[in-house]
Parts: sequence; C-alpha cells; structure tokens
Amino acid sequence: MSSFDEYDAFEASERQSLAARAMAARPTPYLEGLNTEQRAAVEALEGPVLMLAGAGTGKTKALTTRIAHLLNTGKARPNEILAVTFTNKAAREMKERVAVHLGQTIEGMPWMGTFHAICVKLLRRHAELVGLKSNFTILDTDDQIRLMKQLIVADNMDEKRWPARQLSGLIDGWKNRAWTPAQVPAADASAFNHKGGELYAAYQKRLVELNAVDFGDLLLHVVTIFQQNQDVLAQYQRWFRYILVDEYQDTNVAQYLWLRLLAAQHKNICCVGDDDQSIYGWRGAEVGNILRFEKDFPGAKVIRLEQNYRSTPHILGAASGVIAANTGRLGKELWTDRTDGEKVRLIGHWDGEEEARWVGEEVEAQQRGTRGAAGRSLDDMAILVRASHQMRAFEDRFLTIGLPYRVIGGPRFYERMEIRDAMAYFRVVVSPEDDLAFERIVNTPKRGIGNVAQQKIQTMARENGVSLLEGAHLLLEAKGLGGKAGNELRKLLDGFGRWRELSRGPKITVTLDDTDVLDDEQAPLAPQYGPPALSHMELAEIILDESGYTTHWQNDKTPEAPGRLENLKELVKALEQFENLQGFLEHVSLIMDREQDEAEEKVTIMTLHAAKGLEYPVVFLPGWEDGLFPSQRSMDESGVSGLEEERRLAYVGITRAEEVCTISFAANRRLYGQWQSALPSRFIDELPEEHVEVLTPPGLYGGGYGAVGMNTGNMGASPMEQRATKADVYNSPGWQRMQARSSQRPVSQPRESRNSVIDLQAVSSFTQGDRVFHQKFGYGYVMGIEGDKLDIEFEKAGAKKVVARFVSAADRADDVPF
DNA sequence: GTGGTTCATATTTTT
DNA sequence: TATGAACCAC
Repeated sequence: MSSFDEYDAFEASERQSLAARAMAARPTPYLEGLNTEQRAAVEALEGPVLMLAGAGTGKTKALTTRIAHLLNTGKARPNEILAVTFTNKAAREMKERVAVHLGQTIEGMPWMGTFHAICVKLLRRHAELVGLKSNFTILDTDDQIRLMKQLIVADNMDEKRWPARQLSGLIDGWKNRAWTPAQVPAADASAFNHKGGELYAAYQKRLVELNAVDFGDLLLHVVTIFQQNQDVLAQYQRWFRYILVDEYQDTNVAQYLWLRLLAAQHKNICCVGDDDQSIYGWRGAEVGNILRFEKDFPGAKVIRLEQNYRSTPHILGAASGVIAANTGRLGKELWTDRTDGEKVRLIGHWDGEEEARWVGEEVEAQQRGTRGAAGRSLDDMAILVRASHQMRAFEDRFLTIGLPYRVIGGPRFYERMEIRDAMAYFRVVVSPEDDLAFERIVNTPKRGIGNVAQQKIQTMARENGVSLLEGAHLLLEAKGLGGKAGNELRKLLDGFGRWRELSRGPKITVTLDDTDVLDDEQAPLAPQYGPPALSHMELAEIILDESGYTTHWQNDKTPEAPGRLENLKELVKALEQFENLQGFLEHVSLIMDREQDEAEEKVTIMTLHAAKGLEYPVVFLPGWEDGLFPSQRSMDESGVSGLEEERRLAYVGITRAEEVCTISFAANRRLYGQWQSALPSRFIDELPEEHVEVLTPPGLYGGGYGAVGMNTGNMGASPMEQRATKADVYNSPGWQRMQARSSQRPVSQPRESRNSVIDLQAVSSFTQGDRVFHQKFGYGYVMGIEGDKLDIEFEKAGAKKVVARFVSAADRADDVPF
C-alpha cells in the first residue's frame, strides 16, 4: 500500500520533466493521417471523454493512437493505463495496433484486456476479502447449471417446472446489475417460485465453499471489494491514471460501477462506443450508460466520429434511413466523401430455399466477376442472419452446389463436450478438491459408477467435510462400495494419484515473496515442487489414455467421433503454449475462442450479432420478414425497446457492407417443420427508396413482385397480392416445387400481433364447427364459445381453451396461399 | 446402471 | 423438423 504513496511522491516531479522531454524529443508520426475528430479524440488526454464512433469511422485507430500518444508523451507508463474490451480478440488487436503506432512492441501493458481477464487478476490479489482463496476456479456455464440443479433439487422443487437454466439466467441478470444476494429487491427475489433470492444466496455460499466463481462473480466480487475496502480501491484509483473503454454501449451496470469507481480519482476516462450499435440489451447491456455519460462525468468532452471509411454512400444512406426511426439516440449521421457504388439491392423470394439458392448463385456470380468487374474472393462475402437456424438453408444449398463456406459461432472449441471432459480430468489432477470436475468425469467414460455409487460418495464426503475425491477414498477404505463400481472407482482413484505424482516434480521449499506491485503479468503462485520429469503434454496424453477417455471415443461409432478425437489432439497441442496444466486451466477459462486459420477461401455465414465489428465487401442480409427480423419474441418480450434493438441490429447488418449489400426476404418459410408465411420486414419499409434497387426474382416476369414492402402501412392484403399476379407466382419455380410437395404445402397464416384487421375478423366470426388454425396447436374445430375464449378440439394437440384472437379461420382457401 | 423410448421445445452470446 | 432431456423397462 505504501508503495503507492512512495511511488506518487517519487514520480510527481520526475513525471513532469519526463513528459516535457518526451513531448519535445519524440516525434508523433502516428498523428498523421488522422482526421480532425480522430485527432481531437487522441489529443484530449485529460479529463473524461466520450468518443461516439459510428460504424467504420476509425474508432480502433483513434483508440490505439490515443494509447500510443499517452505512452509517447510520457503521461503514463504502460502499466498505468487501464484499457478494457469485451472480447479477447479486441484486446489482442488493440495490443498489436498500439505496438504498430509506436513502432515497437510494448513491454507489458498488463491492464489491457477484457473486463473479465482484468477482474480475474484483481480478484486473485484480493480474493480473501470476499472469502475466497486466490487459486479459486472459474466455473463454466455447464458447471454453473449443474450446481444450481443440485440446489433446486435439494430444495425439493420440481426441477422440471423450475429449470436450472432459468435460475441461471435470473442470477446472471442480478449479477449484471451488481446485486449481491442481500441487494436483490424483494420483488425480484420472489421470482422463481418465491425461491429466487434464497437460491441465489445458497448458490453463492456453495461457490465460496467450492472456492469457485462464475463469470458474473468476477465483476461482482471486484465491485464488492472496491465498495467495502476504501484502501484497496484507493490504490487502484491512483494507479490507473488513464482509463479507456471500448464498446461502452455494451457495458452492464456492474461494469459501469466498476469503471466509475476506478475513474473517480483521476477522471481520465475515455469511453468509446456507438449507441446505434447497442445490440446486447438482452444480456444486461445498458444503453443508458452511454446516454448518461455526460451526467456521470461533468465536463466531459464529447467527440463524434462520423466520417465513414468503409461503405458506399448508398449503403450508408440505407443504414441511416433505418436507424432514424429509433428514438432517444445521441444523434450521429455517417457520411463519406465517396461517390461510387451501387444501391442496396432488395429482392423477395417465394420461400427460404429459393432465397438460399439465389444467394448461392449470386455468390458464385460475384466470385466469377460481374459486368466486367473482377471476381471477388469468397473470403470477401458474408451472409448475416438473425437467428442461427436460418443458417441451415444456406448450408444445405452450399453443400449441394459445392460452395465452400464457414460458419462462425456455434459451440466454441472449449465448449465442446470432449474438451470439457478432458479439462475436467486435468482439473481434478491439478486441484483434487474440484468437486464439479470430479462429478463430471467420475462416470465418463461409463465405468459403472452410477447414481447409487455417486450418492454414496457424496454422502461420505459431506459427512466428513471433505472433497468428493477424498470422500471416494474414504468410501473405499470403509469398504462401502463393492463389486464392479468399487473396482472401477479404485482404478480411477489410483489413476488420479499417479497422475498427480507425475504432474509435479520433487517437493522443494520456497518462501513466497509477498509482492505488492501491480505491474506483474499475474500474481505468482508459490511453487512448492520442482519441475516434473514429464512434460505436461505427455502427462495430458497419459491421463486421457489411462482414464479410458481416448478409447471411449475410438470405440464410438457415431460420425462425430473422429472429429472429437481430432479436437482432443488439438487440445494437447494447445497446451504447448503454457508452462503447465495449471497455467493452462487458469487461462483457458477466459479464452473460449480458438479460431483456426484456414487456407481455403470460403463464404462466411454468421449471425448479425457475431458480425458486429466486422466488415465485408459483399454482404447478404436474408430473412428480412416481420416476426423473424424483427424477431417476434423480442417485440413480445421487450416491446418498443425490443423493436429498437432489432432495428439497431439491422443497422449493424447494413453497415457491415463495404461495396454490395443485398437484403432479401421470403414469403414462405419452414419453421419447426411447419410452413409459415410472413410479410416483408417493417425495416424494409424504412429503407429510403433512393438508396434501394429492387431486383426481380428468378422465375417471375413483370418485375413488381420484388418491390413489395416499399409502400408502408399496407394492412390486410398481402404485399404479394398488391404487386404480383397469381400467374406470376404459379409460374415461379418455387411454386412448382411446392406443388410437388403437396404434403407440406404452405398455409397462409395471419400473424397475431400486427394485423388488427385479421384479429377483428377472427374474434367476430367464429361459430361452432369452424375449422381454425392456431400457431402452436395447429388445426382444429371450434367446439364451443365462451366470450372471447374458444373451446377447440385440435387435431394434434387435443382439446384446448384458447383466446379467439390467437386463432385464425382455416377454411379450404387457407390451404393455398392467397 | 444402461439403453432405448417418448416428450417437450424451439433468438441473439461473450467471458 | 430435430434436438436434448427425462423416463421407463431391462
């Protein structure tokens, strides 16, 4: 603690001369090539700064140049700058680019990283202040849910009616708001069968017992420590002279509090963000944080970066037109001095498969080169969807035409079952008291240690107040488990004993020097053993082999098995970069991504969320249908703010495109095995006409069909009816295919919420015996009417009482579109 | 304790 | 449709 005061005193005078000298002596080549606003953002080093940086305006450039400038002018040493990002990727990129600006690699910027990585570092130093030991483990979502399930069962609750997933979501939400169990408002705590608050408290207690934290805890604990220990907070407040935050619009309350506490001393905080790109409200991000910045930090400079270096004017115009419909924006309009480029292209299709087929052909056309233009690389094209299930149509299509593609998202490397299993083995070897890991693999692969045996282990462990592994030892000693289970457990325990021996060399005695510096890479853990005779990679292989885990997948006949073995090999290879298993496990919990470098050119398919921050020359935005995008669920759950977040997602999507942006929609789509029809997205109505070119879909003549949706406010009649004749549709290849699949013919199905005309008809016109359709229950007949409720006998779902407006008439005409 | 069956369920996701 | 979890029969 005192080291800080000394440091301050020592530095105070020296710093000034240092800065003066640096300014005078060091050139600032990195300032060249910045525009006026970027330069202002870089040079406003003192005091709070809000950098409102629109898409493609050189935000990262400004941010990294600012850091370079801080260092170059001697305002701060590398270890006095706190620079936070959300993803490891962003942190990595930032480090690299700062180094480029300075023309040298920067020696240790230990406080540049994700919120979580920085919090781990802080928490390991001060763990004891929240009842943890500094070697706490970080649980993944899997562990978290298993733990909660145990608590729910222990509370005699029906785990089916009250799923652990839901509790986990609830508690995560509370942690995002920086609520400890004691701080959860009564109204919220009574959620989850009035047990939410209690279960949260029980969960936190259990975590401390396990010396474990979940992701939310990383921030929550650090905020708690700061709030309850003025002296600790004061250290860091003084230490971090300059704070920079990326993607500020994505911060949640806990992160906001964390930043506000740390910035309170020097107030040199620079937050960069774009309220128009706030798309993570559903996971706790508070747009309010960015909207409120000037109030939180009086005298803040607000700098807007609006000159866009990415996209053509038409693309920007289309994006601006859409986002303009949102309210409560900080206000910002992208512009460019470019004058080239084609309009945003809009095209409607008969169904999702036709849409996929068209996109496939378009990708191939772009690859070959169109209208004399040079062909493009597949790497330069991306298909951005709202929900991952939309990817399938494209994958299917691309597989059949042999178009190479890559899917971003889906289960990450470290989230895969086999990787988690393998890591659980490592965890037990490294920390024998890791009960959750032990539980995970005690019977994986199947070795006959089932529920009953596991219960016995649990009981033994609990009665003696020891870990499960220790409990298992006691159980065998007490001869409490015989037969196959006993034998197998014996073998497993012997294995763990052996592996643990192998994992460490001879015991040596070392005194832990209690350093209090803040600039080391990580808090050193005292080594108590010499170097082992075996490399940790060899050890990992031995563990996986001897435990029978490798064999398990070798014997597995499912098509995924070879891939899983491949992943296990990858895992062992990944160990190479770490000194030992422990080091690996400590880091890996925070690094879930592991992008493999691919040589082959591929089109990218991903969600709009995953695309934030990326850019592609050619972008396809399929599935712009009301209910899908904007998503019905968002609108149902969050009303107008949900719709506005969807709109921001549309904005993010369009602004990913550099040269060519193509929006499309389909009139019919198969969802959960049922055909659904939909109207073009309301966002399509919001595209300014002058920036859009309507393409004619294949198989249709007369054009107009693709123009649907350009007129706003069309109620009742399907846009298709307005613009396309039935003959157009019947002649389209999509329709003909549809005829062939008579069993799965699409049904026109009015949606519930948007079209009030249909709703009114529905309420007023049902009589007994009517054939009706319900979104969830399918077809049925009205058996009785009670006010606005109908008794319906559904063909599949049986008898239900349903509110009339959720049901539509299903006469024969409804079996055919229009 | 395992394996096959049925049943419900169905955004967006980083750390 | 298709996936995962829960349940029941061996």
